[in-house]
Amino acid sequence: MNDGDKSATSVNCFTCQARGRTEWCVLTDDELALVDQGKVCRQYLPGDVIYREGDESRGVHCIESGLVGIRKVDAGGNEILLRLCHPGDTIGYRSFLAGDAHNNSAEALEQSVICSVSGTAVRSLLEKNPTLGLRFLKHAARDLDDAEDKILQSTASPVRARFAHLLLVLKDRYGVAGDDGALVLDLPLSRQDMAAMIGIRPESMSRAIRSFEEDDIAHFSGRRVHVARIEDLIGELET
Amino acid sequence: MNDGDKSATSVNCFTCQARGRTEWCVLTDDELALVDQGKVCRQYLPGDVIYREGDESRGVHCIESGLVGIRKVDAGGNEILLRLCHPGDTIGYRSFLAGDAHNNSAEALEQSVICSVSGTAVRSLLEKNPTLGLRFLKHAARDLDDAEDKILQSTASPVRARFAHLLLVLKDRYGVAGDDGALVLDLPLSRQDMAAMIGIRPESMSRAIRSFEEDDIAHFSGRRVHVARIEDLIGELET
DNA sequence: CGGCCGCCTTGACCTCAATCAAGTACCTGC
DNA sequence: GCAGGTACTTGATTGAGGTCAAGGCGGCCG
Repeated sequence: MNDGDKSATSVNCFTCQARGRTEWCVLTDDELALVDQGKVCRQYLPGDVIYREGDESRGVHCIESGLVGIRKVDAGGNEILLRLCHPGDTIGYRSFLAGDAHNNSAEALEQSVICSVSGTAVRSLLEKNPTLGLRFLKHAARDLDDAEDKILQSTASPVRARFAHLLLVLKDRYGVAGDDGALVLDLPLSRQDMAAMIGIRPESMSRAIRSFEEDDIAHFSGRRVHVARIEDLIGELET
Repeated sequence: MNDGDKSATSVNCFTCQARGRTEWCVLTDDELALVDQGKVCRQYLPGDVIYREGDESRGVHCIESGLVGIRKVDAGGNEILLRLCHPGDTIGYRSFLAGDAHNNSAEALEQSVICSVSGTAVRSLLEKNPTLGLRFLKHAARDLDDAEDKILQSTASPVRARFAHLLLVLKDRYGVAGDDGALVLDLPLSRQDMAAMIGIRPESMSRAIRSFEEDDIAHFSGRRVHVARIEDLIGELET
């Protein structure tokens, strides 16, 4: 069953646990069967690359489980982590639609199972079922929105504000609400990757953490974060 | 004919000069008639606002002529110019699709004629003609691409590099190629707006210009720019 | 066990762009 | 013409964050 360790694993679209959260959920059973046939699933370990900047697009990838980071590097070797993608998200659709090479890289941040759907299957589905295109369109609109927020943030806000914002975003998915407005976060990211998410150096991330500790805004031990008063975090967003 | 100066002007979709460049060109005549009926056209003067951050989305807007800037401000009153939109571009589609309020503002930068297509018309067209959705999807994918480039740039590159990049982007639309690699640009933007495009203060833009002058990379007089060797500009992109 | 290698932290220093404060050029209306 | 406003420039100063260099801590493997 798991003979070839990092090789193809067999996942069924019909029983996929992420199915309800994907764009694909608008498909009929017949159409879903088309996806099921046109896909290859693989398990990736942390650090494994799903696709790399410059690769030709050969379809789209659907995350069944795990966590994926979208990275991008500039000419000067500077790297940032554009966004995190979770089970149910479809990645690589931009280059697929534009019909050109990937302009960013996707890397597994946790052990992940990812299904790659062939370009021909996607193309014929888009023709068959217009609703699918609309779902992708909405998704793209949301991504665009996030991206534009990030542009504004990265030019206008100081590090503390960006870091506070990052923690508040991560809260929605990784936060466990304690009583009386307290909050516990189990981060899925290394310090380095958090730094890359807000476009700063690891050293600056260290200092940001210390400065939050000193001001008693949040307390960090490993990847666990305790926030006594969320309002304090929100207060940091200004400026 | 032009009695109400800034009021409705009558523009016909079938004879619209920007038609060939729009997403709408995939429509049949019948469908285009639907757009034609469901739209209101207006002339805007420089500085006029087409829609404002926070406004409810009531459809999409198609630029027939002129130049439009998409602006966004953050909590601290900081403002940036996200992108420029030209004749044929459709704006405001993000909030329309997401079904929520505008999260950025659109402002005419030159005298412009803009047609506003009602939400109901767009919705029924998207249902009727799936290709239209795909066209918008591609457009969104391209915008997303640009936005992600900008994120990387704004965190990783110094001002000179960002400014050089801006000039190179503007070249494609506003540049007149001279002989032997020389280049003349007639910018459509004030210094302030150029500063806002790369997320810096006007003072810094002034200094960036001066520094390019001193290094003999480009010469500025008013909104006209002379670049003797484009390679020099490209050389500035590194780091 | 000891050595190596990432990841993280810390300190000292420096640089680039924001900020503050004037001053100039140009346009419009009185 | 002059007054006022806006866009732009310039200089002096400051500070946030990058860079460089060093050291701590934990995991893994020989």
